[in-house]
Amino acid sequence: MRKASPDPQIEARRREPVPETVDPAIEALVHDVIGKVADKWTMLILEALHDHGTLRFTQLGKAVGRISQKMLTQTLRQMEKDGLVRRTVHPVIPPHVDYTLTPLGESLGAAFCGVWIWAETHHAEIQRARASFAEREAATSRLMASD
Amino acid sequence: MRKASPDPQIEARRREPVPETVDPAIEALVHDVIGKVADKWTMLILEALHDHGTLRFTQLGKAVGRISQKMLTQTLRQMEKDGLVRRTVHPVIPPHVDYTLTPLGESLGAAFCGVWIWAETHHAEIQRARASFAEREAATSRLMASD
DNA sequence: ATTTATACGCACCAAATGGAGAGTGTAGGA
DNA sequence: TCCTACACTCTCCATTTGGTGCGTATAAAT
Repeated sequence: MRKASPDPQIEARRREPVPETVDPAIEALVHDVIGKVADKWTMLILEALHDHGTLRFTQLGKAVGRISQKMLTQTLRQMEKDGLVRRTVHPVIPPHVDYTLTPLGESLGAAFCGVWIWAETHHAEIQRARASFAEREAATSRLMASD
Repeated sequence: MRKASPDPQIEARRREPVPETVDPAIEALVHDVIGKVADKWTMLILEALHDHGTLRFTQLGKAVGRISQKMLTQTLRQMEKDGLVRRTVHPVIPPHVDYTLTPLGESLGAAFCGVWIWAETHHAEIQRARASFAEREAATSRLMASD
């Protein structure tokens, strides 16, 4: 059942190089930014602040869901470094700290909006895709077993 | 210089609960999807396939940049499970495997488009923000030292 | 006098992530 | 006859991530 004869179409694509479209320097920068930003906690905090406007530390933690204080602090610091959030300390006792998005963070939140909407729209499809993948996998292993 | 008297505005926000806006069940689902998808390699592979259409394994690796074979395989498998990519095996020797986005993956790529554009537009701002954060940090530590 | 509330910092530990390098199977070319 | 191409898989190892629990300062409430 093995097809070992070379398909001419495939053969044609054999030594075809990777088509380049954009400047590699820009690519590197964008990849770096994506690397920093494409993090679960960053995205979730971004969403929470985008939705609620201004939140305090513990409120933010509850809004995000199951995040540890450590990760919350860590991610917020990184986001502050990147200029995405503004941290306001009110020198009262007990301490009171407010977090809010900067215009830059706000614009990123807006850019991510499409992704939230996608997730809300398509999560059912993903679940179906997973089920059918599991199905195919099971079928394959049945084939292997009867080999 | 410490202001310990309670600010009435802050006091008012003291026991204010986190404002809830959406159904927590939907939230949980979306967070789950985001958790799966908000991964550096997933986003980069998604971008590469969105740009180039169909790519083979090694081409894809080069298009993404510095990714190890292990991560490439692993991430592709996950994306296949989630129904984002279609994997086509041509039974020839040497092996030939094509990867392409499914309609679902294509729609996610479109949703992420806004984020690529954001990254391209704002990476200079991020770098400036980082510099000014470092500046402020240095100023703070100078203050601490002269304390 | 004791507790509570807040926003952390720190130390320790487990688990996940990710990279490097070697191995695999086989047809066709040097 | 040996080498190369391709798309992996596997093992070993280092780094990173993330959680838990404890400590802290201090005013107000009990």
